[in-house]
Amino acid sequence: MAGDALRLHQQRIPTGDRPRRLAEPVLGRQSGNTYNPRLNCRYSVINASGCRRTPYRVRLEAHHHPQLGFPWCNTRSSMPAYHPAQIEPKWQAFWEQRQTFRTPELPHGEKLYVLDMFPYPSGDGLHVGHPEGYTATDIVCRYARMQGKSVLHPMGFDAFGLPAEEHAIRTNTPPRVSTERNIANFCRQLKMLGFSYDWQRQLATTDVAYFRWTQWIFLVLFDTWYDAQAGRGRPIAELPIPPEVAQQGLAAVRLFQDEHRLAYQGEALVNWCPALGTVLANEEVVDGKSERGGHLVERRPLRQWMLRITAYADRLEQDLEQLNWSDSIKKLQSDWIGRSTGAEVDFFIGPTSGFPAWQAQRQVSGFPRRADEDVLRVYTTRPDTLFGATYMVIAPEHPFVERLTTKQQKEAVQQYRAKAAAKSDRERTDLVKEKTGVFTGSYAINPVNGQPVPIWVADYVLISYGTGAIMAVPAHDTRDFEFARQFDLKVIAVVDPGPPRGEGLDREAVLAGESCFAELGTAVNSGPYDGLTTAEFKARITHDLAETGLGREAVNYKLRDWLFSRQRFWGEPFPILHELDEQGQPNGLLRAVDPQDLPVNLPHLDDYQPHGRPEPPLMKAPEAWLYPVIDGQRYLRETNTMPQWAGSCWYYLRFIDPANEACFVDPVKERAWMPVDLYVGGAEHAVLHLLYARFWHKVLYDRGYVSTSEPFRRLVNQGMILGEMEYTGYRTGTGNWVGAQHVGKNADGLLVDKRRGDPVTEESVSADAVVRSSETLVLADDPAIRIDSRAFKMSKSRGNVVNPDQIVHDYGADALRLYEMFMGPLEATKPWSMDGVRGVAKFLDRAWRMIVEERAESLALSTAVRDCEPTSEQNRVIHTAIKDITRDLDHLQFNTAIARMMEFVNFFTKESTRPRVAMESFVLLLAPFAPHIAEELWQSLGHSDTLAYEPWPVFNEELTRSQTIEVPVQVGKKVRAKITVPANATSEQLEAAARTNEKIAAILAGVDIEKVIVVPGRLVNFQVK
RNA sequence: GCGAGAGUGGCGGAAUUGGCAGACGCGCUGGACUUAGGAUCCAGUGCCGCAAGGCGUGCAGGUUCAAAUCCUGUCUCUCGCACCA
Repeated sequence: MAGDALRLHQQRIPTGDRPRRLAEPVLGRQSGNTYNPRLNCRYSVINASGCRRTPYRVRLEAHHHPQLGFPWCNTRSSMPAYHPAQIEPKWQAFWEQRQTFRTPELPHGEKLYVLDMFPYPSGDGLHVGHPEGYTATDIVCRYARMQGKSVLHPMGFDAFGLPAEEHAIRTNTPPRVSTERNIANFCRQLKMLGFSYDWQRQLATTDVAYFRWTQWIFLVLFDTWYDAQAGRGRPIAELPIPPEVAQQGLAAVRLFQDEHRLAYQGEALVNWCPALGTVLANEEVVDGKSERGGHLVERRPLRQWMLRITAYADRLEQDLEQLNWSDSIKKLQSDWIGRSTGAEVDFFIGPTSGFPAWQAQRQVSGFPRRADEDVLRVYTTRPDTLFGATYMVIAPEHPFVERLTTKQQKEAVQQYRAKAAAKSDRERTDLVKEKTGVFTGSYAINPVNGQPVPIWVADYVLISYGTGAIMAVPAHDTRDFEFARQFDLKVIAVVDPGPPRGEGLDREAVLAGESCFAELGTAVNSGPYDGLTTAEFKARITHDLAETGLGREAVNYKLRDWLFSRQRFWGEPFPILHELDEQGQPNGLLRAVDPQDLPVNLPHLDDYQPHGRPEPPLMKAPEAWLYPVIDGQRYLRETNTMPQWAGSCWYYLRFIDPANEACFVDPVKERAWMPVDLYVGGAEHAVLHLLYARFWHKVLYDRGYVSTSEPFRRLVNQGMILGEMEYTGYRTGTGNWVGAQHVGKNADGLLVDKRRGDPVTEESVSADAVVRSSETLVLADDPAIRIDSRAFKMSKSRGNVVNPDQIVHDYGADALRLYEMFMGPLEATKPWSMDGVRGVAKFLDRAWRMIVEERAESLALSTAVRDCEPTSEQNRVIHTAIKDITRDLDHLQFNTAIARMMEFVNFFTKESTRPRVAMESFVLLLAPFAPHIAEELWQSLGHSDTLAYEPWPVFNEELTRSQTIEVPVQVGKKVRAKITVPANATSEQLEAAARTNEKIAAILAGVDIEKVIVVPGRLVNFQVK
């Protein structure tokens, strides 16, 4: 079969037919010339003589050089070692036909579920970053299959999303059309890379049969409330209804239930993006601009669907512990959840004369669940600094602002509020250094000492965190300190830092209120609490506050409830109906679509153009869709759609049972395959997707639909692949080049020549122009100029994007896979290098020629490959290769595994006899990495079936050891000699051998030996006086 | 500012976790193959030095017979977060 393929490319040309040039190309060393004629199948090779030394002749056939732009040909070439373009499609077809990677419904024996983060099928096709993680998981899966495990390795597409929507708006065609086209392209590219997915399980979040179950899970969320006491989600029917609510009738009960569901509607200050015509989640807004497109975002109150993820905050944080994720990702999640403990404290804001009565009243009634009208409630993590609270600040959006503002201050406060509202988040955070605010004119009373404290409005306090109000302790909080400095407010120190421990801490200044100290210390100026340490004080005062009804222990999270609705037309519709009153207006009561009536399909729209109002585009849907009639009753459909995250929250479950029409996943299969054993993807999903998916999973777990509390047991983040290294120098306006050593940034952040102050610009330098001097890279024609080399993110605008199609065309999929794994550690950020690709392509050539007879007319085994016993040295190479590669695979260290294979090939190409068993072991070791060439070689070694399920080679520890080893001998710190000893030499033997070594003996003669350290198998060290 | 990670040849990166620093690959130098080289093969390649030898894992100390690895301090870079009370 392969022979046929090869023969196509072989034609005899008459002996003596001299090669000719068709053109006179001036081919110097073209840097950046990536063209590889060996894989261009438009020329052919013949076997001219059969003599190894005689070069092969190429039949001349002009082909257009894609970069040099003129016809050019090789006049002589070695025979192309192998043709990836022939082999790879052949084996891809083989696997597909035979369904080699079809996964059983249920695992036999040990199971392994390996998941890739499924891609968004963009119109640009696959990026080289995708195959990085996908190759890694593919290697793990192929390796696991050879170890006899049942492997679930699926692929799908996260296909709802804005680009398809934008395309629809541009072209006024349904987004499904472009989405399906993009999916087809992605599939083609993924298959071209030879990944061993079970394609039978392919899914897209946009499939009606898929989002039907996304909607179904939404209904589960809708049907669940969080029982804080039990610490789990329960059916809404089990929600206790307070009697006073029950008395008010059914509608009141339903509203009460709606308030407690995990999916609820709430008036939220949302991020409305006029340019995109939609509301965005906090996570999708970066610096006050939309993450996608960078459009300005404004804050508006709107009624939106929310998911009560905050109810699960504690569990989401605590369960991180049991996961095999990198510490940095865990920490990212943990910070995002942002749990903090402290206390809530009420400051009395009624008339001063009423304070004692209020205090006494509180003593009796205790701390109310909801803050009264006459108090300002604050949250603090440092209740121990309560005595130092010299003023209070409320957020500009705080509901009490108006009440607390006195007549005199009214105008100033109103102006300030208006200004704060107009400010984008970006502006608010940009000027972090400069605090702004305005006095309300009112005072509150500090509950611990009865002192009046002024209440200010300032935008450094956020309405969305804690209670939207703070007690300010300028002596012990840097932000409060800055604010107090700005407005000349009182500073009272209540924490003594103690004797100076490090530099930069002036205890006297702290105690005098001239410096801020935000760490732990000992209490002062705190009445009865003086002398307590911060920790003791915290515990004591929290207890005392609770006793006197003035405060209570409290926990707060940075995490907010998840804004779950979008005003888009390319997303999952909500399976929710609004009840209508007599006038045909929604009456505020909701009805869930009956699960049997799912899916709620997307309606056909005639017109995709946005109207710029924060009203969902699905309001333009046909009447029949918008106003369904059920049981004789007319309803309004919910016209918001779910965010793109929805579909990716549970796709790993659907892969287990993708065709099930009766339920979202069969419980038996779910128990058999879950959890995901290895999940690989980019770090950009460290918080959002991974947090959302865990949240949904926990709800499903609470409701008994899944068997594990966490979905992803092990998570690995692949590093980013940067573009090819670029060289830059600096040039002045007059065109002169300046050495990097003279360039710096001036006060305005501009690049200037530091000597003269002239502005300079960074310019790219062609790699040709760069040469190496002994110390630095320099510009070839001017050794005085240093060049910086740097790699950048791939981007269209920079023009450094590498296209996987091109690499596969030039070097083959195996080379691409191998290169991406060889670049460096999976998790590291690393730059692309075309030369590196050529390097691994060369390795594949060599591996091929190690086994296959390259000179033969048809494919045949190399004559060096024989059925014979390996020599002991060969055995050592074979068995250490197996040992090392196996270990590296277990640790996902693919780069070193490939290095070991290269060593194997380097060794065996020099051997004139290559035992067949060695070659077979090698091919099996290579198979997970470069499966196409491995299958082809396996076939040429005489096997008819795929190697995908061949047992993984085993090594014999005995055979990995060589008989003699070389051991360094040190005198002092220096290695002075190396001795060759039997591998099992004892300490005594080693020392003796070292002493008798000529060189060592000479050095040791006449010196006092203080101590001799011998590490058997490692070294001998003589310590001398 | 806070947090995390990383600094090793000309470059990407190795180093069994304290035991010969620089595996493997790229690049470069020289050679072979009766012209040519972007094929292939061979040799060399951390730096200085003709050599003997010396110096070398950002920098400065420390522990140890022995440090890229452990400790202290410090500098630089990358990535997150960024008024979260």
